[in-house]
Amino acid sequence: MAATMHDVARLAGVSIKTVSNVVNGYPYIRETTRARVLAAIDELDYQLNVAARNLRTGRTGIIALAVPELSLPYFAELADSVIEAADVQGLTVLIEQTGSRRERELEVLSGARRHLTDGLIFSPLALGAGDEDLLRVDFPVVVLGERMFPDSVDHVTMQNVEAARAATEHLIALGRRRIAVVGVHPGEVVGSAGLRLAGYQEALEAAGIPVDERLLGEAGLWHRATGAEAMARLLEDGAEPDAVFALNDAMALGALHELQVRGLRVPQDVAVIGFDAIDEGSYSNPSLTTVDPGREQIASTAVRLLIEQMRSRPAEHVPQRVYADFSILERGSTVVEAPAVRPRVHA
Amino acid sequence: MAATMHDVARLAGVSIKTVSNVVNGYPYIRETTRARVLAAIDELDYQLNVAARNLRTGRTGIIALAVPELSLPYFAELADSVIEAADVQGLTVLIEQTGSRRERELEVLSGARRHLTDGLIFSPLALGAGDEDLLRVDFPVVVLGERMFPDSVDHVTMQNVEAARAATEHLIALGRRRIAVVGVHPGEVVGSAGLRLAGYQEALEAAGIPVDERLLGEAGLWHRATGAEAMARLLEDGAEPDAVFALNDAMALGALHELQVRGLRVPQDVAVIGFDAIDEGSYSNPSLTTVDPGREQIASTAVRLLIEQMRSRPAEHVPQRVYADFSILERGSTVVEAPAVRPRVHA
DNA sequence: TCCCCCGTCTACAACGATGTAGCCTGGCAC
DNA sequence: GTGCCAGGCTACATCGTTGTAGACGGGGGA
Repeated sequence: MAATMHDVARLAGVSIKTVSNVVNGYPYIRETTRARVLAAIDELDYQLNVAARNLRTGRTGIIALAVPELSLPYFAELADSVIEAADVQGLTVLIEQTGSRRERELEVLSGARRHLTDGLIFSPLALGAGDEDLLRVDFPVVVLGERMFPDSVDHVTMQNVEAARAATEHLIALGRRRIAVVGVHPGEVVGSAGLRLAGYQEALEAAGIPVDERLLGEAGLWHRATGAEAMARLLEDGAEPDAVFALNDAMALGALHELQVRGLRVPQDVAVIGFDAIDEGSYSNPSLTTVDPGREQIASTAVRLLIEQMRSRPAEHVPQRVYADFSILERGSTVVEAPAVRPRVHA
Repeated sequence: MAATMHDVARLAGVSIKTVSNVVNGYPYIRETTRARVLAAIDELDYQLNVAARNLRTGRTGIIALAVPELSLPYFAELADSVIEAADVQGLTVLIEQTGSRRERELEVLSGARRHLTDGLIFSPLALGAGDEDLLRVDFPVVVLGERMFPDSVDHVTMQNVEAARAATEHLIALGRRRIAVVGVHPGEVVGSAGLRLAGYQEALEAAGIPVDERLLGEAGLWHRATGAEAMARLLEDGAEPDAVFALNDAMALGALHELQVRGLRVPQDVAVIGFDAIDEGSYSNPSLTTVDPGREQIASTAVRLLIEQMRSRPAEHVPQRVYADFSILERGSTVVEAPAVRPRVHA
């Protein structure tokens, strides 16, 4: 069927290895030889067989990205960024969805696809405290997010505590005092939920506002739907918030929706701030104030660290922890936007 | 480093081929032998080297999914569905982002990754009329969407014309007469834009409403931002619409945002309907009426057809065209929702 | 003049699995 | 007792590439 190096070699009148050398850019080849080989490749429409190269070299040119779900916009946008960053480096990305299921996350770390990829960028959700050892694997891994902290592994993360504190301070500066949180994971300490809640508490404390347990809205999965549900519960339980800090944008948008369905005005009655800076938040009504956690920076840093690991002997790589820069994007869900000019309206 | 079949064979005291036979479920193996081999596999923590198997068998267990962009929610959700459907069949999905760039779409069809995958599910945007021949490739392909129609290729698609007609009829039934379209590609006939516009025109015609060119809002890329821009242009050019049919949900949400920023009430002043039924539309304010084009059905059908192609000789596979079922999801952007009970509000 | 080195190229053996062919053993029919 | 067959297993070649070692010819330094 498809042409192999053998066919090219015969047509060009050289050895197979010379074809290989041409393909791989080996320098010591006479120009005339190189031209003949390239002509033969062109004529036969030859394509390198990646599987064979993989077998021989042990490298695949593929890195895996394991995320909970692509239908969560943050992870879709993260995947987009990772694919772009990897493409620049000539790498292909294989996306694994773990569905936040522990068993699938374990599979990713130990699984059969290891031979198919040169490394893994891993954004765990289900694995947690006590699972640190599982990350000590013998292939390149970069961890995203906040779940685990073995120092032996590269780690790219957000400044969760600081950013959450800044988000809360933004609400406090607006005069809000009854600030609800949506997406709390009770008892969690090291995960994103725990850290962001800690930032929230720091800000309240600094402002001398007591923490009211009734304002803490639980939500296991961080979807739009769970954000709406948590918001509904807060309202029905009489928490009477004047602001909401949703621990991610998807929940913030769900909460925003729920507030408006119930006739509450945002931001006048309740201000809402999210976390992630997904594109969607720019187009909600009102648009969503949020924390930009530096997604692109996280993606490109993760790819860079992974490549460094891939290129160095395991022993000589010094694991790093990188914190991306963050910023608060102030939009209409906390600050009343300039009154719009009412345009021509049809009669 | 990692154990190979050779190591397992030595430990179990059998030949390499017997190990291979055990791994592949070959039936004629004594129970005691099988047990010994399995024990050895377990002890050595042996993992099959996929690259080697690929080289030998020519199969990889990977299928490629080529989409324009994961940051477009429809494609993120489609990818999610395809990954799930493929996983059920024991296949891994490699996602390629083409960024709607013609050159990247060509690469996907002819590119080097062919050796890495057993087939391709391809959602083209940039390729168009005249490119039909490019799809006659010698490996399994299933095409999604509306761009090209060679009968020689499997094709899973939406009922674009009918669904768009139904969407427009929904608006007409609500008494709207000046229905703007957002996302028009002037001159296009076979693409999603062309077909959906055709459905729109059919509906107007059937209702005896003349088509007003000024109501056709152009947008090349179908993002939230382009939807908002097209909406702004329509309003500024004095088109005075009383309804908007956005050709996808992302643009619909952009348009919705733009309308509200300008102080227009949705649906009272302008009704909005989208197309795609992305999750996000359930949580906008108001929630978005849209066309559900049967995304899950499309994904699972595409995977099924691809597997059929992979299993049969090229000659004996009869290409099919499958149209997914659609439905209209009526929500708050066209129909005023039941007035919400105003809950306890903080003083 | 001789030797070495450099540029250019080739032969051969691997990478780790699987397909093919065939060996051996025991049981059964004749 | 012989022949045959099926079950259970093995040896070997092979997939298409790349790493290693080394061949070869010509130019420059000793």
